[in-house]
Amino acid sequence: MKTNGSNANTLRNDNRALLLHRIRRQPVSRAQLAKETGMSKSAVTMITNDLIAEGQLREIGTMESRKGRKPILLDIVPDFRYAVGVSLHRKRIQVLITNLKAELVGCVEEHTERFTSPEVAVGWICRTIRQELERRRIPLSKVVGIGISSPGPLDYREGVILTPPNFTMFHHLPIVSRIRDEFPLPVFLENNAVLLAMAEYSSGAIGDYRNTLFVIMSHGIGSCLIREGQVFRGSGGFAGELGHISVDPDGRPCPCGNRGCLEQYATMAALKERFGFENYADVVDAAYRGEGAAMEILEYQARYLAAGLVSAVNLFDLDAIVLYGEFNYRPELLFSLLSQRIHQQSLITRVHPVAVLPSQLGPYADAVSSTAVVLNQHFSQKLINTEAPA
Amino acid sequence: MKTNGSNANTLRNDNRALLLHRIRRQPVSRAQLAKETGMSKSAVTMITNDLIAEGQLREIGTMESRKGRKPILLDIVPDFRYAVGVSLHRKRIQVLITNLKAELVGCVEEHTERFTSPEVAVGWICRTIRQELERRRIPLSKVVGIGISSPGPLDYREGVILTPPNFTMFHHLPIVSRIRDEFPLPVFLENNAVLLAMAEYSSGAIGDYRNTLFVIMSHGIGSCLIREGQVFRGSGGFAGELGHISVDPDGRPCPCGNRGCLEQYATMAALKERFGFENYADVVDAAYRGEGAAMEILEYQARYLAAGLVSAVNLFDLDAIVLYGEFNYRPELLFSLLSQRIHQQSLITRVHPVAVLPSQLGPYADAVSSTAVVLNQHFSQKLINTEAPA
DNA sequence: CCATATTGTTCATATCTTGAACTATTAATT
DNA sequence: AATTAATAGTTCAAGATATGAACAATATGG
Repeated sequence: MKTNGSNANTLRNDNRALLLHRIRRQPVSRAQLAKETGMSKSAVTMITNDLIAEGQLREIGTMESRKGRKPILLDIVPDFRYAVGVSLHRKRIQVLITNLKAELVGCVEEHTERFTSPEVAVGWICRTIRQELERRRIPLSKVVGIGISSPGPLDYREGVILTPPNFTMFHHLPIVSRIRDEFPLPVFLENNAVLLAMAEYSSGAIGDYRNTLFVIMSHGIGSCLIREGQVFRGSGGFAGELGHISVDPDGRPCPCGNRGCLEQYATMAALKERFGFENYADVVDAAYRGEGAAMEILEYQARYLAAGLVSAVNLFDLDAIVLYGEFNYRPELLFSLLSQRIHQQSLITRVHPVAVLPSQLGPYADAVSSTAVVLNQHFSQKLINTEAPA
Repeated sequence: MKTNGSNANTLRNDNRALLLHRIRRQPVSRAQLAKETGMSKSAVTMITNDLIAEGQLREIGTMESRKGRKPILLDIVPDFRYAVGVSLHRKRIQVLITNLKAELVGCVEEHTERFTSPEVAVGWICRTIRQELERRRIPLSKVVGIGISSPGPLDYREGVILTPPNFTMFHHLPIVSRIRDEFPLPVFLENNAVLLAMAEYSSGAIGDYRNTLFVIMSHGIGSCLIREGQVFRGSGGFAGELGHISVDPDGRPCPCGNRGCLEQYATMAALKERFGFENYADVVDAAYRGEGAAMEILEYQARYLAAGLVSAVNLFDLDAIVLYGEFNYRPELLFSLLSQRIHQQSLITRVHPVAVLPSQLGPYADAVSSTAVVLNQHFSQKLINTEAPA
């Protein structure tokens, strides 16, 4: 809940942020901004002209119109500021720079195994950030923040990586404070599910759905709810543990303490162990050709996945589910099986549909998404840079 | 997401609403308000004095202080405005009036079966509202709105009751528009789970928890998530269908299309059918005396309930669960069984605790809560009454 | 009685948005 | 080619609001 009073300053900043936010989504004219926000034309003119003078915004030409003066489109200046991303994976660590449009400006990668301790890794990360910025002549004052993407669980408030499986080297590492010691910038730690969901929201399959569960399938099964453009975190940032929804109360025990958790059935590893195939793509191809054995595998997978997703649908009242991960090879068949089952097994589908969609994120999304929080923060920030233009 | 620009008016209204909201929670001095909201003392003085002049606020005496001038406590004027509530139940319909402090001013009740059609019922409701207001000399201009509480599912946006089981007479009744035709007031339709959760939040067990699931057990099992004081509705207002979380994929089929839904096991009716007891209180008493058969019933109940709740914990990352309904007779035993199971079976409890608590709502809560939305709306409304005092 | 601390008020000032009038630009019409 | 009408964008005085500093009002305690 909002607990702070407003005044002329916050008023101005709110309106600035509102306009920037809208322009960021898509270039738009001043008149249109006035219409959409309900602000007066004069206010829009004043604020946008300030932003242009500061170098944050620019005019990018006119649009067709049926009559009257042509509207002048306004757009973000992509290189007004930059964001740094650090992407921690079990196999590799990436350091990257993007501009304000989340376009990749530079990226350096190293194998995780090459680091003998977290200190060495953090040292390399900081050194690399500095080098890459210098190489591109980007002063620190032009960097809006550093985003760190890591497997969960983690404490995003304190900026500490907790105990992600197969990631022991980084357990309990207070990575945010370590990096903040080196850089006087906002530093954010987020788990990769949240970041990928944000990226999907900005540019992918989530679109205008209001209440979408973004599901990530890899070693485990994680998810992140995006509700009206906002991440739902839960009380400690651990919401969305879809992999530990029990789909069989008498099923095999899970390290989490429960029995029959979804992760024990529907991950790639679980499927391979149970059905003994090598290559998932071959299975899918066979299923498309109508081979019964392959079809059985997909149906098994769909049955368990649907069981978990129906719980999520019933609790979150979703209008869309986006799946990201290893199962996106010719996904239509699996997705239609899933969609059918979810439709049959949940009450809500009698009132409104629940779309089941594959992710539209590209192969580099997991790296680039590490800057998503930084950019979101920048564009919704109360106090956007009011220094003179560089 | 906020899409409207702000100006001097909205600024003022936001600040007014912020102060009223805070004062509503607990009487407080101007100085304290300034501290908590970050507003200047002058602004607080101006706004509160306006509110006092309008008759919304009053000074209710001073507080002790260690040194210096004693702070003057400000409080809502309870009878500045009133709210009307309509509480629809399967057995009875209640029409009631509360003041701004949600204190009952008057209540009239009728058996549902006495109404031969929805038209007759709506007619009686409207007539009764008018009568009760007249009797107490409350003009319509002093009524801030009408809240209608109904079993779900319903379309809260359109104000239509959909298809609640055992409630066929009211199916598809556009009750909000019917009542709005008679009264030029804001009319809200909400399901009773949401309203009870709001009531629990304002005055009960939820307190300072940030992410609490309020669970209602009666014919079915419903729930409502309260997140940072806000109701989580989902995309169509159907979030929280805890009763249709499957706790046994091969269990008995449920009318919802799924199998093994929690409702099939953990409601009072299901328990009675399975174990053949008459009086739940007797069972609980026996369990406290250590009788094995009774204990078995409680453990059965706890096992299934916990299975459903663990799913909710894993998806919502709850920090508390509040149970309301038929099982609140000597609840400590059941609750400790539940708490144990939830602790064992969910990952999140390794990071932070999840409290399991009985509701603190009194017996009249379900009636009075029907005005909760109206009052919440009134106190967070953008345009709070600026007419001259009556 | 005086020093000190805290609450609450007053008023000139600064900042912001607004709304009306105005300029700029374009397509359609005559 | 001139005119009309519509739309986009700008300017500026007016109006509303919160602020901050000075001040008034209480209260405690030595």
